[in-house]
Amino acid sequence: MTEEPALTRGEPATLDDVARLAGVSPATASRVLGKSTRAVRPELREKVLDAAARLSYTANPHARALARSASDIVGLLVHDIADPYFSSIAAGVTRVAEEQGAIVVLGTTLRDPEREIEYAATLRAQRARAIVLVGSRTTDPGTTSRLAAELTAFRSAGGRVACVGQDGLNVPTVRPDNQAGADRLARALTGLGHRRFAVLCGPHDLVTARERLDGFRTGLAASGGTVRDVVEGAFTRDGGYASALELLRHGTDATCVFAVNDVMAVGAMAALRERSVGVPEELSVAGFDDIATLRDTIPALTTVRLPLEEMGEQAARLALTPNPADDDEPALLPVSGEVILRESTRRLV
Amino acid sequence: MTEEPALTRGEPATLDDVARLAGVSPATASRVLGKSTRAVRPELREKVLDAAARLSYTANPHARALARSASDIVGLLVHDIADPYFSSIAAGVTRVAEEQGAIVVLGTTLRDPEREIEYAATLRAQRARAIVLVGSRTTDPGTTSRLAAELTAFRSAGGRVACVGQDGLNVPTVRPDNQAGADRLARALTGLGHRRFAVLCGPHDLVTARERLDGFRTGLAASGGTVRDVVEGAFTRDGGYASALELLRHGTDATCVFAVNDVMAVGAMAALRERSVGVPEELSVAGFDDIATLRDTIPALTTVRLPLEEMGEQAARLALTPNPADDDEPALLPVSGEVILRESTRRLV
DNA sequence: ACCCGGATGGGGAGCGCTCTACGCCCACGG
DNA sequence: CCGTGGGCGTAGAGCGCTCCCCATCCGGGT
Repeated sequence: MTEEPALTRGEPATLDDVARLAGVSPATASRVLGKSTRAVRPELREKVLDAAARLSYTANPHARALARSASDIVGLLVHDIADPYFSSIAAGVTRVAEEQGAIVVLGTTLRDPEREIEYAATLRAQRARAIVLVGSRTTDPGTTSRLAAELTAFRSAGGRVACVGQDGLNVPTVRPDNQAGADRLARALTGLGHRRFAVLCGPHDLVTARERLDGFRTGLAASGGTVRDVVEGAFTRDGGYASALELLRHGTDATCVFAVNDVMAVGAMAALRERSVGVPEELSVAGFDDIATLRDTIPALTTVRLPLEEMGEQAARLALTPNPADDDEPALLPVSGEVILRESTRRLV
Repeated sequence: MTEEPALTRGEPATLDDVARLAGVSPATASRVLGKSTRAVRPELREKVLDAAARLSYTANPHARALARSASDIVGLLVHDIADPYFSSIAAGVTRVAEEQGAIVVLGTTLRDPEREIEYAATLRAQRARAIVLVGSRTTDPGTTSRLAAELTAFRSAGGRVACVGQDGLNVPTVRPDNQAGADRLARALTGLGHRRFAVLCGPHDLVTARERLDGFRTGLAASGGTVRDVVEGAFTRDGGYASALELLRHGTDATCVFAVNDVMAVGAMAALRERSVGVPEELSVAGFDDIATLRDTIPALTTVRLPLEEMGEQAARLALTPNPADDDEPALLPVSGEVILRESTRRLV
């Protein structure tokens, strides 16, 4: 009895095994089991399906990828998976990817554009189906254009790309409206009576950081506020912490500090607490993003809410759903942020 | 001039292209570019390297995986990537994986053992190099044994597995000592003067949750404390929130509540705050894990610190570093938790 | 001078799957 | 009754890479 070799061989069954068991040619088996368009007579189809089940056949994805020169891999590139901002978006991306039968390859760039480019190249070599790029672009034209070139190569090989953050890469993008959000936040804060502000603005070469600062300034200009201090720093919790300390060291007459993202704001609040600066009594604090962990921060942080997980889902859909129009004019899904006033910003009398 | 077809063909260069350009056989090129042990004369080696560089050759990983029936993929299976516990561990795993030249495939199980098994099967089909399983096992013998069977199949096909959580899967494991940690926490809390406790214990079928409850009970027994209430609930922030509300609803004479993990504790504190129950004045709260976001929780949460990121790194190393001994007796890296008393637990007079 | 073995290069057979040809069979029209 | 075309099965050529096996070349031992 060598009819079912795969059952005893120990090794996983191959398509040939299935075909043999079903008494058809490998080609027919492939048509039934693979995503072919050609019809197979129901009777044979049954036989093949049955054989596959009996051998608990699973196609070898590498063989498939090689033969079709296309895989089910979708690359997810984030700066730092431990950052709640990215992990929420990642959750959205993985959900959709899994729904669509894609395999998520996670790449961590550690905020290094070079690594981002390398990953893109790796993903191209993998014949990945799509790449989802999460996180702010930088203003460095050199790396940006090299990344763009790499992505172009990837796309011309049939891959798809989506980005959550800024456009400028000429790919479909889920784009939070940082300017408008920060603008509205500024107006809301002046509405509370604040006039003098400090901004913890992150690194100067991060587009997101810049946009938020710009928008904030615009909003203030329109509503009678001014930025008294701007302190640069890392785009992280510790960056916010350090920036706040520096602000304190130099002294400021601001009544409210705006950190361009929530993790920074949270870090800043920690610094203020350490220095016994009451929030919001002595100094109000506002952030941006509304990361999930904010629910448990005290005082509750005023921020601009972005639907992070949903943004991840949308990006995944952009990347996974073919849309011919993208070749001419890449899709742009604007996401607007909602200002949420909470306890970290007080009303000035 | 057809000497460098790949440069103009648009398609990525193949090994044959490189070999042709270098004027050697594909076999030789493979030996230089792949991880072969066979020596190649320096002169030829140079030529090949040069040709590869000129064509910016990158090997097709699928072809490689097919030919060697082994890939560089390492699967990372977590319950929920947006949960800080998992995202910290994931950060550790990805760091090491990237160091070792592996590609991380992220799988989200949504706490469903079935999905975990499915993923393992997929990874086996992928000829993954390793699987890192993160998160508590359940006590369900059915799914556990099916998962174990799948993993055995995976390993006998040459794959490696590591787990962070409990053993019982018979694979190398990074094992936080939940019992001892909870035991010590219990003693520390009785040391503060507490005698009556409530425990938000998570789902009854989660091994981690059980171990912590057990350890806590043991510690109390040895130090004169008692558990007055136990409330089951989801192992999440919202589960903690709901559990705390239920505790309040039923009423309790406990002076301290222990939530078996930090996210639950944080949720519980939110519930208490909403119900105006002062922490720690009216009720003390303790958690377990010391997730990163705890730094910014107020009051600072008493907990048992686990070096999460490091645990991820260790697990990745267990999975990626060949260790023949594992076949007989899988490695077991115990991780002990350090009790950290913070402001959420007060000293009783 | 001859044989032997180590060091290296090349040939070519797969790895498991897809897909293009091509062939067979049958219904149908003229 | 033969020609014709559509439906459906099979043969077989790759996809790009690895690796077994054989051929070649040398230097040294006897």
